[in-house]
Order: sequence, then C-alpha cells, then structure tokens
Amino acid sequence: MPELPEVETIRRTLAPNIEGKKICAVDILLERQIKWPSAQQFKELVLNRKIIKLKRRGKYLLFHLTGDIVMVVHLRMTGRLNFRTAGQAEDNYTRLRFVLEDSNMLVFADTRTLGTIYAVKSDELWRIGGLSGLGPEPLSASFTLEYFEGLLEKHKGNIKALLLNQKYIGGLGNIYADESLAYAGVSPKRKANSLNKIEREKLYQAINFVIAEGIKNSGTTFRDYRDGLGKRGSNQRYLWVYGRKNQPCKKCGTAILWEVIAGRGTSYCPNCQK
DNA sequence: ACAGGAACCTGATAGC
DNA sequence: TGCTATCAGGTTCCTG
Repeated sequence: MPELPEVETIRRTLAPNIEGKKICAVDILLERQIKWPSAQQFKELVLNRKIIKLKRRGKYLLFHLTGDIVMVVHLRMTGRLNFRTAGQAEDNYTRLRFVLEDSNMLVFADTRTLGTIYAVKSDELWRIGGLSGLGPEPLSASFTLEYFEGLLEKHKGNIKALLLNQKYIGGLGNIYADESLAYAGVSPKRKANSLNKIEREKLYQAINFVIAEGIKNSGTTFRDYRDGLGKRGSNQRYLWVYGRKNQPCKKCGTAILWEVIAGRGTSYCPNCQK
C-alpha cells in the first residue's frame, strides 16, 4: 500500500516518539510475518535493545538498534505501524507489538498479512534482497537526470513497468507512477526507449514533483494508509488520474480511462497523455 | 530482456 | 437481502 511518501510520513511521525526508547517486550501474534530469522530468534535479537534511529530506504523502514542490529519492515499492501500510548485501544489486525520502556507501544497491524519483517546484524542487510538491490530514489542526489535518461534508453519494455521496478527507481508505486506519467503527459503504454529528450526530462521532473508533493501532503489515503499516529494523508485531494476513473481530466475534461497495463490497474487521460 | 499470470492474504464494493 | 466477481498504495517466482 504505502509508497515512498507514505513510508516517509510514517517515519517522520514515529521517530520522535520511539527514538531513544528501549524495547522491553515483544508480542508476536502472527509468526509468519517474520521473514528472517525465526520468530524466536527475532525476539531475542530485538528484545532489550534501544531504538537509536529510524531510517527509510525506498519503501523500507529501518529501525537501527543498539548492538548493531537493524529491524527492517516492509508494509506491502495493508501494513501499518502505529505509535500507541499506554491507554489507547488495540488496533484491529495487530500482528506484532513492541512495548517500550515508557510503556507506550509500537504496533504493527496488517489486514492482508502480506507485510514482511526482518532483524539482522547491520552487516547482513544483504539478506533482504529487495532492499540491497534498490535503485536510487526520487529527490536523492543519485537520482540524476543523466541516470534516468540512461535508464530509459537502455530499456525497451513498458514505461510503467520500469517506473514500478524498485531496482531501477526506489520508492515509486502504482499511485505515483500513474501521477508522474500524467504530469509528464506520457501514455503509460509507451515503451521506455521511445521517449524523446523532452519527454524524458518532463517525466524526470514529474517524478520528483509528485513525490515531493506526496510527502508535503503527508501521503495519499485511499483506504488503509495511516501515518504513525493514525492520521490520514491529504494528497488524495490533489491527484490528477489515480482513482479518478470516468471522472473528467482536470486539464482537458476528457474522461479518465482505467485499464490493466503492466499487470496493474492504470488510470490515465487518453487526450493529455500521448 | 520482457510479458503475463499466479501466489501470498483479507476485506470492501459493485453488479446481478 | 444475498450471492459472486473484481479490485486493492506490493513483491516474487515461474513459464514462455
């Protein structure tokens, strides 16, 4: 569910509440969401350690703990991380609960149970394949126009599939891929290497723009997404195409189309996006 | 390299 | 009201 802006918002809302706190208890309610190591070993690795720093890479959250341990969380479609003060009601679909030294809690809840959680020594992050192979992310120094142009020139596959591929660009998902293409005026059906120089530049700027706006608006809440304190994002108000099937394009009034492209539901304006 | 489909899961909603 | 089909902010694995 959450893409880069949502995960970044979760990071920002959680960090001040959990950094510097010790994990005093771990309740694992659904063991299979712990992907590495075993549930028992996971518990031993994180218990009684202090959360030094909460970082993010792409759609992954990295909890840096004392003793060179890193707990890594990927929320997939419906995962949530919630900071709960001692008296607050239990989340529905709680799968994992961390009780902190001040008796507040960090709760992992996940309706569809697709989220994945790991704990590794900091020199064993390579065990998490999707994380170690992550491409440069929008707004970062390594995501240059030169890199992006080279990427598009090298690939003759579908542009939308390329934008969604985390090893090429880290952090874009279905919403922001569709929005980027809409802002750039590029059809999601195009082949990556068919974009000319102007289109490549427009798309590069569009990606950085929609991600920055998404962060500024605290993420996009369609259904499940909430920040680390349970609040909704507001970016859904500003979307051009995603979730707007049959509604008029905000630019030209043409009805937004929806169809499956590159295996994902895709929204676009057939008039503005060529 | 690339495309397409299935798998992993549960729940909301649209349509009949 | 009640069934069925489809869809969902993701990723990985398999086949062709």
